[in-house]
Amino acid sequence: MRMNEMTAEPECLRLTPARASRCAVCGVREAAFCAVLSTSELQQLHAMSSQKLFEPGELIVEEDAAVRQVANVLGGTIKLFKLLPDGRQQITGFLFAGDFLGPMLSGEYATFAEAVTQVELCLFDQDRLRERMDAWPHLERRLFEDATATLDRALDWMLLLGRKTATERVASFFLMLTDRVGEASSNRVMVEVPMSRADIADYLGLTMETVSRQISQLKRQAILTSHGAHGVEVIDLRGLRRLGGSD
Amino acid sequence: MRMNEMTAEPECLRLTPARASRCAVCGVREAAFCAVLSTSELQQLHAMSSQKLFEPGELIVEEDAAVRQVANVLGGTIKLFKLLPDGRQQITGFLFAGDFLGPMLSGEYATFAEAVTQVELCLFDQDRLRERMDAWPHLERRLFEDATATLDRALDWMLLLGRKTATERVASFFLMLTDRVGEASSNRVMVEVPMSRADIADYLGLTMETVSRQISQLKRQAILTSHGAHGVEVIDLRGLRRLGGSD
DNA sequence: GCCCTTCGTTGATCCAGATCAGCGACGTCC
DNA sequence: GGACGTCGCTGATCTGGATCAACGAAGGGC
Repeated sequence: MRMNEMTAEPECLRLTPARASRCAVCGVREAAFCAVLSTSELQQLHAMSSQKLFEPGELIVEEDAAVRQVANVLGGTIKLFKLLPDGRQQITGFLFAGDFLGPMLSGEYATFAEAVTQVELCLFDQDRLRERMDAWPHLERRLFEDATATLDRALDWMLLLGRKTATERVASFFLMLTDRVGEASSNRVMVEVPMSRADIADYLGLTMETVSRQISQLKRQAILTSHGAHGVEVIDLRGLRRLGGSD
Repeated sequence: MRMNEMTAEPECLRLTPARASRCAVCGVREAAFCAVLSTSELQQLHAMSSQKLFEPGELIVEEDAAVRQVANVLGGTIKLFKLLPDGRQQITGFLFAGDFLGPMLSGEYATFAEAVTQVELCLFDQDRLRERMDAWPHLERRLFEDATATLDRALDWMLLLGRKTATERVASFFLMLTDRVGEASSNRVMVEVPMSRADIADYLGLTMETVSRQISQLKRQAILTSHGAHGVEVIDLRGLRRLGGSD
């Protein structure tokens, strides 16, 4: 380590969430691709990063806009979606803290990204990150793995969109949320549901009304209970798995 | 992945397509990832490859089997698909000559692959190809690009499965086939349709009957005509694009 | 040639989920 | 505190595509 830990930082005077971006104290350090980097690599990367905050509903990436930047999600929830000319929408995925936003190699990103909650990103210039990929094969390997995992999830979702019933879709949605939390052992899990019913519908290829009815039914079957506006507790995870059809 | 055992025929007696696998005369040489390799790299790669033929309907990859091999498709059509326990099927993609089969970095391949027509593969041991990726960054980059392109197509298909009408889906299917042929200029294109109506249905999230009715309608509207069992001529590409909704 | 199976087409009917509509629970802005 | 807007829930009705069913055409084996 060449850098002096005592280096003065004007930043330390701000209370902004951006403060958390200092890699050493970054909350997503171990979840993000940064996990594969050494301390000195991390310092180089940090030097070329910047942080930015987005408010709920704010557009982060516009379709077909040439993308110059990619990012790690430091916090918040992002929806990725595609549109048809008449406004029909399909959400292709959600990103949470630690996820990577941005296509590494296609110059274009034919998908919109919008902040669902308040979102903080750790941004990198795409070209400069690509240089780092050339220099650090383990970085490229990690991002490759990330893309493969994303593809796997997309293929699973194609099965859901093409062949599952409404009940199975909604159950699969909550299973996806519980998987993120971990705790595979317990039969009860608290999950946060930051997105609206309309967003869930656009993710599942259903309407808001159908989603609402299915959730009501899950509550009637004592599989879910709600805790406030955006909190849900799965109280019968096994039952939920049974309904989700599995795959 | 476990490649299926098959064919006892002594190879020397057939005018085997496998002969074409010698890289210098390989028909997919420029379409496959081999295009980024130098002559000497190609020779090394060829030394570790083997070719294999599959008959229509033969399973190439079984779900959750540990994958040991990856391959280039030398010829024929492959369907990739996922199944639900009760038999419902979703085709996640088709592979044609020049396409790459196999996930580079996930140990598992949670998808089935089946030969639609007779298929010839150029196989590589996964671990040995990974070594080559380490040695040749341009190879890894190429396969990364391939994965990114596959992901893009999967996301587009999610929009189709979640939000498009039956008419739009079938139109999009034929547009996908025409795109592969090229010839963007002409308003008429001949395309081969190697897969069955049932496979088209499982690709589009519809039933065979609905696909059949939609195709009949496209013929009535003078957008398509059929030439034999597996040949279709698009005679109004513009009209087809209009119906496909685009995105 | 003939039987038999598989595949695609078309018609009749059904139903899961969409659409249309109303209402209550919150939040927030004056 | 009142007016308004947004969001989610529920009921009534409608409909696109599924399901059920029949049939013709095209191989393929013998």
